[in-house]
Amino acid sequence: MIALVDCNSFYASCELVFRPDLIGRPVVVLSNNDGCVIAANKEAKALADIPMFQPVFKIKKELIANKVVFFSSNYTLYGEMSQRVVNILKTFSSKVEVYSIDESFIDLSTVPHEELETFGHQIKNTIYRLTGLPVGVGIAKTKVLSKLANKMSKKIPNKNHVCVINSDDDRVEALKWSPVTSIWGIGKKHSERVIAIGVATAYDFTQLPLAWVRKEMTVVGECIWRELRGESVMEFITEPKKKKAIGTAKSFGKKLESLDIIEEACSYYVGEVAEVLRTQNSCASAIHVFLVTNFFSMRDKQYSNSITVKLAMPTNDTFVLVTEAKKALHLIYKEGYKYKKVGVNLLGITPEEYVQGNLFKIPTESKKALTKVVDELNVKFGKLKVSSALVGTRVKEWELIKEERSPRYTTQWKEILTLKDK
DNA sequence: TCTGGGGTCCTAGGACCC
DNA sequence: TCTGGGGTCCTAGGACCC
Repeated sequence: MIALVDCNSFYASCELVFRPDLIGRPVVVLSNNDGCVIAANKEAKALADIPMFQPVFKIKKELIANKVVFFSSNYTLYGEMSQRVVNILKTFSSKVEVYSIDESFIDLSTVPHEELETFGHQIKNTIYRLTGLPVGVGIAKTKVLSKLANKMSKKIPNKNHVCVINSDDDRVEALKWSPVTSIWGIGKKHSERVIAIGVATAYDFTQLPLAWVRKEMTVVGECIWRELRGESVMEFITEPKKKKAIGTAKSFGKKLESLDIIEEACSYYVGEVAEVLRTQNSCASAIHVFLVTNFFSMRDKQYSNSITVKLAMPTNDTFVLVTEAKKALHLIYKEGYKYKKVGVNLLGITPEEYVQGNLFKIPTESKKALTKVVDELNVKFGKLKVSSALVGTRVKEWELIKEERSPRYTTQWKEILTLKDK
């Protein structure tokens, strides 16, 4: 059996752990640049119409009228709280698959069937006691079914946030309860197609001929079909796989026209992704750079372009990567547009130890020591405190807007929570 | 005025190899 | 008229996830 443990309204819940004074009030967390709503607690969800991913400006009046509390996103805090949850899960099972920042699968094959429900409650209660975060637990034979059980644990009130799909009767009942649109892995496009041929519930979906599913929805659809029928086919991944691409792309705080400022933002992002690359001991053999104007704007002229450049030799050296990214950016930049976003992607990622030289270049150790020191300084003193001068110093002109970011309570001594006597 | 960011997997088709 | 058979690698595009 497999459990899916998922934190409720994760980002909003993290904020509330440190602001108990806000409990009971509607709380939302905003995306980068405070652009969209990306998380809302149940009080905020209960207010009519706060759909996720709504641009804030469209619903600002409504939010203010309802005295909703806003937070800018604070990924440092969420990442660290997530780690705490994972550490607790590891005390319940030796096999834990971290699926996302707020969800993990855990293997429960050693727990007797009749104890699963109690075990689920223990997990839920322990996480709440040690972190203050509420979670839901779904337990079933396969990953797709445990996702479904998790959904039921939250939607069906008497489940009290723990739901076990134990017998085959349970399974059929669950399938008939679930609309096909909410099955994990079946998105908007595929839902529309199966609804068109008369499928309404997950149960209906499992009654489709496998050949049709395979043909119309590829092997991905076939896996879902099998898992819903109780056949476990998805791998349990306990070791995080090395990333095959590492990228970042963020909208600027304001629109930018001049190449040199965009260049600085681009270089800064390269610095970020290069650091991730080094932490997984890999090198990139190509770099992809793209540049776009604000495509929502009806007035501005639109332009976007991208370019992929192959490197002479795979590398994880920030200095080389920044230089190459800048050259690439120069090739796609055109004057006279108001740019909204620049992005970089590192591709062709290979393990550091396999990097080969070529006729003209051999891999060199010379800068490794420097890079190592720079990385260590940044761990100690904060993100990108030390970086290539190519990155520049005009960060303020392009950086993200985060007006309501909470303190980094758990990772910065200066921002630690303080308790006062009244 | 203001509209997120970071990923994965699959398939088809083209270019190329022997 | 008839035009091989077995591959790999890469890219673009589609669909999906949180």
